[in-house]
Amino acid sequence: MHKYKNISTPVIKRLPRYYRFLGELLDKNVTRISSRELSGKMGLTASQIRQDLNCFGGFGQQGYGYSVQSLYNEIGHILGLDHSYHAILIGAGNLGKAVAVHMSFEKRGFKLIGIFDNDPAKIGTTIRNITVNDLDDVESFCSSHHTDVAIFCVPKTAAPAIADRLHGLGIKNYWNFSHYDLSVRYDDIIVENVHLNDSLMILCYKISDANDLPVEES
Amino acid sequence: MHKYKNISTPVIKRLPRYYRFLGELLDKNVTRISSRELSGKMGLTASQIRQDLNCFGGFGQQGYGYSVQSLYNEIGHILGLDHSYHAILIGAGNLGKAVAVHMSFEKRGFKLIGIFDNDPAKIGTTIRNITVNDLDDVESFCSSHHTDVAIFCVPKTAAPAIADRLHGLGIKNYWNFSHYDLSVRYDDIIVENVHLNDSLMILCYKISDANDLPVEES
DNA sequence: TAGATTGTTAATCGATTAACAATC
DNA sequence: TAGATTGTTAATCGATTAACAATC
Repeated sequence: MHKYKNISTPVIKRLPRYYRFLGELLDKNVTRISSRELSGKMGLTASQIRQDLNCFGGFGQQGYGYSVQSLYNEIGHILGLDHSYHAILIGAGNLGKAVAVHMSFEKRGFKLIGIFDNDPAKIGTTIRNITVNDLDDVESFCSSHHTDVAIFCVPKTAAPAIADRLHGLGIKNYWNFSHYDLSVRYDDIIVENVHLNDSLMILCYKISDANDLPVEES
Repeated sequence: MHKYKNISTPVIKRLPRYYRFLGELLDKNVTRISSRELSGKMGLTASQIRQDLNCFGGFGQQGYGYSVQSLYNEIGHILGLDHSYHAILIGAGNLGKAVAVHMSFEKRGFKLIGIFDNDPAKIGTTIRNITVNDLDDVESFCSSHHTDVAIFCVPKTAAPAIADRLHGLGIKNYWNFSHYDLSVRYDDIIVENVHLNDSLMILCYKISDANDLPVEES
């Protein structure tokens, strides 16, 4: 059991942003901050910030505010960033490669230990000092390397079959970049989705809505 | 003014997913579906689906259900996918390149018309049949090409200065992949964020929380 | 002590779920 | 007509905001 009070989903979703802002304050050598100051910077109400931060224990000090450093540490701890989950990347296409190269896994609680693809042109190449392996070797790899997470960067059509294989290997945690809804197929897994198509459609909606420009009719 | 009733933020966020599922049904030549069937597939309650879909007018037919095709068309229309907003990509690093290559912009209401970077090694190369231009030419480019959106794929440190330039050019819509919070800097812009770091931290939290494994203490 | 700011309760607001009358 | 399923209202649930007492 966590030592924290119930942290609701909206609060969890805000935690990385708090973490980011607190990190920036630390970079500027700010040692303390009040909920009101932080609310100005982050665009939340001071009340909400106090509610949020109070979920995980009285870290503030009345009449003083919050210690930036201890709040930063605490949120990092709640997020589990001090873990080191072993991750494999499935799919070394443009997106998979970008993710592998771009992310600071170590700072976020992960370690990338393997990359797999079924394209002969990619197998054998090196990304981030990791050799791209044949996807057909994923079974033997996982039998000898403890694997917590799969970073799932495969085309939608290939997704179900590959997902079945990974699921069969006992991999229960997914960072899902595919357009396929893994959580619909399995109900015993943890999935964090990055659906870029969905995000782009939301942007399209926001622009269209702000412009008040229905395309047909009016 | 839209012809739709007030569509709340949670509903909007669900629209791309509805669109995706309806598209799949169309692929399977399913012509009609009831809220109950759809609820099974999508993992929402039938009640919520009826509430959601009713926001944009009575598209269902009592005793029958919903026409998959007209619902699909309607949601695409609400999302504004029948627009063609002109987008430029700022930053042709791994992530920017992956986004440029990977996305079907045309299907999502956008057209990619230019790519910019300040790295001499990248300028002059070609991505998706578009030549990467010097970022210093973005001002002249935008003066001769109407530009609606910037896809913002620059490192955090470079973000504020480049954002100021784009904002100065009158670009008010951003698909933001940088770790920088654009909406904090400007209050007259529309931003859709893809914060991969935040997403990875959320995954870390979900895994840690499910495993109930605080790292220190207990 | 006086001032500031949190922690926490109460009030408000909004979203989801349940229920059922309308109707195809 | 009878059966099915929506549209819509009411009830519930949860999250945000406001207020203020506790306390540093």
